[in-house]
Amino acid sequence: MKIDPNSRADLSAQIAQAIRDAIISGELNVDERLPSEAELSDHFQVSRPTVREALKRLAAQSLIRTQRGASGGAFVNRISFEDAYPQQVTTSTLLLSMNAVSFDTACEARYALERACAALSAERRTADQLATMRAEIFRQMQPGLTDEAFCASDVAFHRALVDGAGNPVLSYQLAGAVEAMQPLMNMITFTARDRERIVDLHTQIADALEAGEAAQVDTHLATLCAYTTTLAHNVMAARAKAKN
Amino acid sequence: MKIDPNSRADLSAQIAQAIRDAIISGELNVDERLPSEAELSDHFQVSRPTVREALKRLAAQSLIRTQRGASGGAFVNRISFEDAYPQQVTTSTLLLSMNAVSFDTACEARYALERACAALSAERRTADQLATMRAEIFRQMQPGLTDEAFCASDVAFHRALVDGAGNPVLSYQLAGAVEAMQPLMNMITFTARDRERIVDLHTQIADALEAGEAAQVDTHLATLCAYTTTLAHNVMAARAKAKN
DNA sequence: GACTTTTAAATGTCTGACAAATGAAAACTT
DNA sequence: AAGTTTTCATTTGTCAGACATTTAAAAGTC
Repeated sequence: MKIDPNSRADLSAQIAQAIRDAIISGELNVDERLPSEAELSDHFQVSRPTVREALKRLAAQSLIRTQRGASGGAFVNRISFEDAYPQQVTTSTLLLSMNAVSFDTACEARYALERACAALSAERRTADQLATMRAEIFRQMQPGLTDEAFCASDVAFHRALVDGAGNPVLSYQLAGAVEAMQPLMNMITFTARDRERIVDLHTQIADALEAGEAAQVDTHLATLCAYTTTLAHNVMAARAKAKN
Repeated sequence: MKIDPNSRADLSAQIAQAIRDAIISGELNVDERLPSEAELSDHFQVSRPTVREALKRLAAQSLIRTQRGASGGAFVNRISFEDAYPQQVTTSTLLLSMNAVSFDTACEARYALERACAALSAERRTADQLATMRAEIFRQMQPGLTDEAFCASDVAFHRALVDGAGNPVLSYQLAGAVEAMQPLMNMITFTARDRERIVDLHTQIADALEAGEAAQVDTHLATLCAYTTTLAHNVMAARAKAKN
């Protein structure tokens, strides 16, 4: 692990990168203890605060965890899908909100990815996941539900659909796309009629999943995608009109 | 922005979370300047090194950038897809390598996602993207190519296919899945015959994309997925045999 | 007015210190 | 001897203060 003395980048950034490289290359193994902060500052010839800034950078990415006390220190962390989920969601959400990604683009991506899971989910979804979907559909039928709660339930329904594919890699990748859409979806106000239509499509999707009819799941997802897009367009048009 | 004095978490982690929340909620806007480190340490009643550790955590996630000098400071960063790519790739790669995800699972996820792009790419791919694919196919036909270079070219080919969908959200999500597979793919040794078959399928995919035949693209991708899986199984079986 | 110099503000880095947690060894008790 | 308690060394967490470096704006100079 070495740093370039001629680089103009921050020392803490360089040190973080050096350790990161060591982890990625396998030079440092999972659960292996890093040298203590004092040893690292000695090795890199920098002060302890600088080393600590580097370690905090790595901790922010869940690459290491730290423990106090004797035999404590910084350890290479085994990144779990559970750890990575929230980071993925945060990043995806900010990407959408900060880059003025249109509703259509985000929606298209989300449903394209979801449809990629449809066939696998039709084949493998567990009874439990199906029950979750039915429960969310039931929740969505409650009249008193706020728009936000309706959206949250919608996300939960689709999460269950994605998890039905039984592939943690897919679930991870999809988590960002599905959950990051929620703030955009929250901009839509659903009429009773809209909800009825969505619940109806959700029911058809659940039915097709239960029957193992992949093609039907795909069709209904496509319909849902188109319907959601239309709803969004109507809302935008109404707002533009109200503005004038 | 407040922190909980009763929390047992690190102060720098709490402060980072408080600022992160402010960014996500929109309380702090893109390109807005955060208070100086001195002001933050005063506000949170902690020392400057502690504030700095918090800021480095946020910098590691590309949430802020810092600038030295007068009128410098920490600014809310507009996360671009370019910034987010490498982080996504790093995380995805480590997730696969640290969690003993099977080749089959990773491969299934990758091709399921890629097939989600197929229809869109058949419709929208630019001439430039098609040219990139043809160029990579040509590179893959060179006899002297190492297995690693072959894999790298394979990734470039598939990246062009995904980018062909013209949806930055899809490209971002796929970057992780496709590039993270590379270390796994590098474990495979390709015979001349294997390469011939893969190049053949790539050509058929490019042809179908050029013709706008989405269904054909999908079919060939499915074939490629199955073939890749078979190759991996053969390699594993051969290794298991050599071990005995 | 255009160029140069100075200055002030901000981050980057260092030194040294103390607090708090924690596991292990040492001391003590039964 | 076995178990319990105490002590202690190690390591991270936090703090205070200082100096270095960078940078833009202000002041000065021609």
